Amino acid sequence: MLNAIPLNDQSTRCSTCSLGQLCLPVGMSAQDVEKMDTLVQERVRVRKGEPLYRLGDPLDAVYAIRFGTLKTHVTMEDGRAQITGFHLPGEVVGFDGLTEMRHASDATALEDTEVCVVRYDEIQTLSASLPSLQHQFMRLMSREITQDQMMLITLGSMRAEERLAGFLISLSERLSARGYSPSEFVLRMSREEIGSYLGLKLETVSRLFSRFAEAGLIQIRQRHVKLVDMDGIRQLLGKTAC
Amino acid sequence: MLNAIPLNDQSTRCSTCSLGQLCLPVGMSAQDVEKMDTLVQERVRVRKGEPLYRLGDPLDAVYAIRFGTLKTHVTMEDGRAQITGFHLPGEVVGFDGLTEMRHASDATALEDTEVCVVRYDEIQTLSASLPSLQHQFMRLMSREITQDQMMLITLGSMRAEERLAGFLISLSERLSARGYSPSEFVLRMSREEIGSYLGLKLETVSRLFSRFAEAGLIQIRQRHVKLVDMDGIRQLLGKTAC
DNA sequence: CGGGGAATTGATTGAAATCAAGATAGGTGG
DNA sequence: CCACCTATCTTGATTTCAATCAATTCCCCG
Repeated sequence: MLNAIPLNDQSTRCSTCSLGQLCLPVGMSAQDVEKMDTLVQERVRVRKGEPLYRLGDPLDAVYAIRFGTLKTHVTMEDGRAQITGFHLPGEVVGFDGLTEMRHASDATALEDTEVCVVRYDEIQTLSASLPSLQHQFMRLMSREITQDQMMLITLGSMRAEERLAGFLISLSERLSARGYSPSEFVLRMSREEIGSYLGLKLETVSRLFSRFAEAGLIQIRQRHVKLVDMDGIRQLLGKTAC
Repeated sequence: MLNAIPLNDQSTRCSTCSLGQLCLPVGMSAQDVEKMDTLVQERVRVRKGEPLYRLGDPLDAVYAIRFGTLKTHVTMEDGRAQITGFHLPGEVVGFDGLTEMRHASDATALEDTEVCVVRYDEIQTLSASLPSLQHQFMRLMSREITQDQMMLITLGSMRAEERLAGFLISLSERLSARGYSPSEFVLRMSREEIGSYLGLKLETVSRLFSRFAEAGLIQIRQRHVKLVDMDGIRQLLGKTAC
């Protein structure tokens, strides 16, 4: 199921990877990044719809996305599922579950995806001779915590309209940072998945998209989105409940 | 405002602290914990209602709670606030904000509270000679991520009744682990604060408490709670929307 | 003992969920 | 290559749960 790709000398390493400034090495010195080149020994391809890992799987690595999109999600006993994140190239997944050394969520590909396998024992070994890597790793975990907390605000105190506006803006900014158009992109996830992420039902998401389009804020045809009035969308986000 | 307490040889250290099995040292070997005894050089007292740190403050330490209760919270530009966590003795706060080395939230005492100051540079230094500390630190951050994600499920897909039942059960379990009664305790936070944490309005929280009491699940008088029918409360939590 | 924040309770509103058809389009096999 | 089939999405009608608005009541603290 998982398609492993062993790396050789010709393969792209962290020091030459175009995602460097978004990924693990962000903010590290060029020398330090070069020392990291042995860190990733393997890549893995995951086909659309297939899992990268599942809740309960032994955790021996975290994964940096090279291309594609992942969703991380948790399913409750009663079948209700919650999507906890959508992840783009350069983002690192798998930080949960270090407590028990077992993954605390599922990660599933939303399109064909390739990830760099960053083995946890390699990180620990290499950190001894490369202290900045340890700091780096903690920074990434800290960022994950901050992001989750921003999502708590979204789910805990925003109205449906604000949630979706925030989702579009966040996606736009992240795509833009990766060299894609900030105003025109394809959603890799269904209305239901967006709803799960935002704590809404798929009908509500669909209705809101229609409403946004009617208001001239966006154009939308299926999963193809064009953000027409970014300022207007941002205003929605800031709008208090009076 | 912050009351610093320098530590001397007589002071309690990690290796002799009664909270050891809940706090930073959890799961570490006795020898390793002894090596940690130099890690905490200082404690700080925070009076009820006062902040331990504020969003944007330079981050140079994380804090382990010795006694008392803290809330962590974020306030948006428009004034809306979201409480992201309530923290009991043995829990460590301040893991957000390592990205920018500035706190990404506020931490405020709900009652007079004392914390151990764990300086971040000390952690980095000590980790070099004590590799298990590094792993330990990451485990704690990972736990924070997992907890935040469980909270995302709560806010994203549970109904008000389930949220409050989950809150009571979680509090009961955590107090129990600290040697307090699992069935009878005093809430250190207001209805409004509970509501903020659970994404509900204070009136809803109050009504639900009354409803739970009427159903014979709990007894409640102001902030004094007694959990009468734990199984019943647990059933509420599991209950699907049919 | 008095004042005032905190909590309870009631009446009403409102936003999103639910229930229920259809419309669209993307993928597949003939 | 086209047509069908099924997922996905849209839209409408109705319900429901929690928010909001509005009084009291309860205590906790000074």
